[in-house]
Amino acid sequence: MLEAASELFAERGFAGTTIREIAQRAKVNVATGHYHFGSKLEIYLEAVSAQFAALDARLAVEGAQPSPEDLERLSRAAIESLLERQIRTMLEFLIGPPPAPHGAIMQREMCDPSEALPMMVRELVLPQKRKLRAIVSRLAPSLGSRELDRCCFSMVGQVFFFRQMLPILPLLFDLPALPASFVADTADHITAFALGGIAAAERRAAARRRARA
Amino acid sequence: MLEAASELFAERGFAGTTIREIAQRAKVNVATGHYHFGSKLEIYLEAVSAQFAALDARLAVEGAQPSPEDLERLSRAAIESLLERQIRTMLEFLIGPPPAPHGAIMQREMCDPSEALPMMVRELVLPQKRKLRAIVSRLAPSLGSRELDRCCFSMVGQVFFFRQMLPILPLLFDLPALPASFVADTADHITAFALGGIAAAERRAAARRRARA
DNA sequence: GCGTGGTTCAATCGATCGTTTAAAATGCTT
DNA sequence: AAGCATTTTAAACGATCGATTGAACCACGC
Repeated sequence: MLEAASELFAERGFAGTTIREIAQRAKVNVATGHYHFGSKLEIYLEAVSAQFAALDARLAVEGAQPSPEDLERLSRAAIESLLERQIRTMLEFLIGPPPAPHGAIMQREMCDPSEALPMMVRELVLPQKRKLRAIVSRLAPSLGSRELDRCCFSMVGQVFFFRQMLPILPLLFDLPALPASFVADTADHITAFALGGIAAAERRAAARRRARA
Repeated sequence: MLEAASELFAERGFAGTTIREIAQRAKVNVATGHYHFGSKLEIYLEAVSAQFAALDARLAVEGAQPSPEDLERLSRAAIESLLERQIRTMLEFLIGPPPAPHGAIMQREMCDPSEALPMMVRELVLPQKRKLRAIVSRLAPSLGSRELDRCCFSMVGQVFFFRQMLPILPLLFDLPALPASFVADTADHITAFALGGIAAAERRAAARRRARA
């Protein structure tokens, strides 16, 4: 039932989904939801919570990252490929395959924040950001904390944007449909673009540091 | 009335807004909307259309851009400052000040595309993308059409992301509130980051071109 | 076999949704 | 001022919403 709820909430949003639709898809009675959860809002919160708990486990396995000490020992090329993997993981999380409700639900929470948003940020966004920060700080050691944040934002922003633009990407790229290699191509581009951006930020920070000295 | 409708649709979305709320805010009868427009969907489409028509005029004045020939003659520094102005314009359009319904409505259209989305893309996104492309192609002449598109995406994506993350930005940056200089700071960072990214893409494209020769 | 606690069901509740109706109000021409 | 078309209004329509009810159902210990 929570699965059916997740799909529908992702597809049509909270206000656009009725508990009757959920019950129909889950093949149960409309009253079952109220019996177990209490209200529509609680169904939503439970569905999202379950959805992201399952995801958390998956990401923990796939996204295993070297410890800070190991990170110190890695070559620049290794760090860069780590960055690419991280970006690709985020892209796959948001876009798929397989197509999952996470991306859409998160996008909707940005429009209409509910009680679920802080949980999603805490459990998912911040950990991923922390990983990204560790990588970026190795590539650009001169960056201050605020600048590191902004660089991470610039990368995650690109990833999210592709998710957000999914419905009109063919329209924008003037293509009939997205190619199968879309995620790989996009991860490749974002990584290259970001590496250039990070290098530029590093140069700027180093120059500022020299000017201050 | 269309103004009240725009605000509410931006605030609560199409499914979350009732025509009674609209009528109340506009201080008219609920039937007035149906008399003039026919249905709730038509009210929405008209409101969005009017909203973006007004914006179009504003952006046409503010975003005046040199012709392609003029662009050829400009120095690199001038091109770069043009890029920063373009990025700042997009940020202000989406985030404000003043806080306008455009950004939120567009974000919602990405979740639930309606008949209004193609219009918004055609009238607003594509023209802005064209401008950006002209600037980027001056900065990175070796880039192919697809790569140019991707670089534009990487920039617009960052801009949109800051809009999308608005409700949780303080949470992410660990700040009580956003500073007054937020838009300016962000435009500055995105421009610097993007210039680095564009330079990296240019180097990659040039290297590929040499390898092919 | 029978009662008991937990669960599901069809049926229904009042509220609210988008929409319609017909009368009242308004503006404009003559 | 009268006549007519346009606009606004209060009231109501059927449909559907989230939520509730009480009976039916099921598994289990005795």
